[in-house]
Amino acid sequence: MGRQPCCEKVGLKRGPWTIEEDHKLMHFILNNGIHCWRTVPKLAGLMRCGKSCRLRWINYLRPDLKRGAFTDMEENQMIQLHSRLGNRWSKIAGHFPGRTDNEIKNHWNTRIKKKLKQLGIDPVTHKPINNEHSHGKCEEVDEGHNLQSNDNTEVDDQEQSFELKPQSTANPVPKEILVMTTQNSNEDMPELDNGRNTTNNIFPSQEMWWNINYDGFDQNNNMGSSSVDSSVLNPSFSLEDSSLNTNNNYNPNSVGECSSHIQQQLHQQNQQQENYIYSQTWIESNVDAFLSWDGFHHFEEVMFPSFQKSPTIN
DNA sequence: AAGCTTCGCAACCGCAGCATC
DNA sequence: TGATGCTGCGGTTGCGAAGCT
Repeated sequence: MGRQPCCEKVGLKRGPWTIEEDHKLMHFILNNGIHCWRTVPKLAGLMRCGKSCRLRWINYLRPDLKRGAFTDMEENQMIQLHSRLGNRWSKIAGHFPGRTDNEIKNHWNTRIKKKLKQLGIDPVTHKPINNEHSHGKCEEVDEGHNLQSNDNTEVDDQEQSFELKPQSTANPVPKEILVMTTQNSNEDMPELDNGRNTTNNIFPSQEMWWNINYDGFDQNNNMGSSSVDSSVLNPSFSLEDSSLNTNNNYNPNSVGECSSHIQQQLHQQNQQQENYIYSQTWIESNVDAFLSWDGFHHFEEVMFPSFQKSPTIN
């Protein structure tokens, strides 16, 4: 007798999530928290398995997700971490607040691998590729050395001697970048202070936004690398109607704003065009800095249905 | 413009680890 | 102490977008 499947697969929906499903899941989690993923879809009214809900939340809906391209600094740090940790993506992701293991894994496989190969570095062993044996055989090298350096389970906290040495020495990677610590990660959002004001400005109504307070975040909004998993995966939400914040100040303890109440605010359509223009401008200039819950994709569709798909603004 | 190929990413799958009974 | 259930992880797949011919 084998293991039972994680869920009753018959009749369950698969494939890409719809906006409605996202809203249902988000609304449910924000109101109820996460106790048991298996029960989440039933209680939330979703025809998905719990595993799928979990994945969707972690990789896409979590309010503290950081979106946007990886910076050079992040890439270098990723290479450094990979040389120490191997393909343990969740551990690597723990050093990048707001990034998911899936995102990092994808980025590694699609970008960094190629980048390293172009530099003549084996992305698995992090050592220079021996040209005699590797000409045009990078893939074979990959598979042949699969996880060769990754099976050391004791390397987590060890600083192995690793230095990125591109064959082309024109632009060697400064060592200070390679040994960058996770504390620097928040430097990727240097505009936070500025963003506070503009963040508030683009929101048609203060009361539509809820602040989400997580345990595990300190006042500077830093997530310790060791606390990422527990705080994110077992969030303790403190739902707080932000209208109670009588001023418009950004709450530094809130990790993100979500749009669970968006639909209740649709009557404010008289502000749509103005806000749309403002938000478009703001998003374009601040998207990397914003606590980028990707609901902005849907944000436009829900908030400004009559202006979807990049209206021409003269 | 149409067809083909490549790329990037979201989502799925199966397994391992851990907790509970 | 083994069976069972749930969660998390890493590998893989599928599909849409972008690029190329």
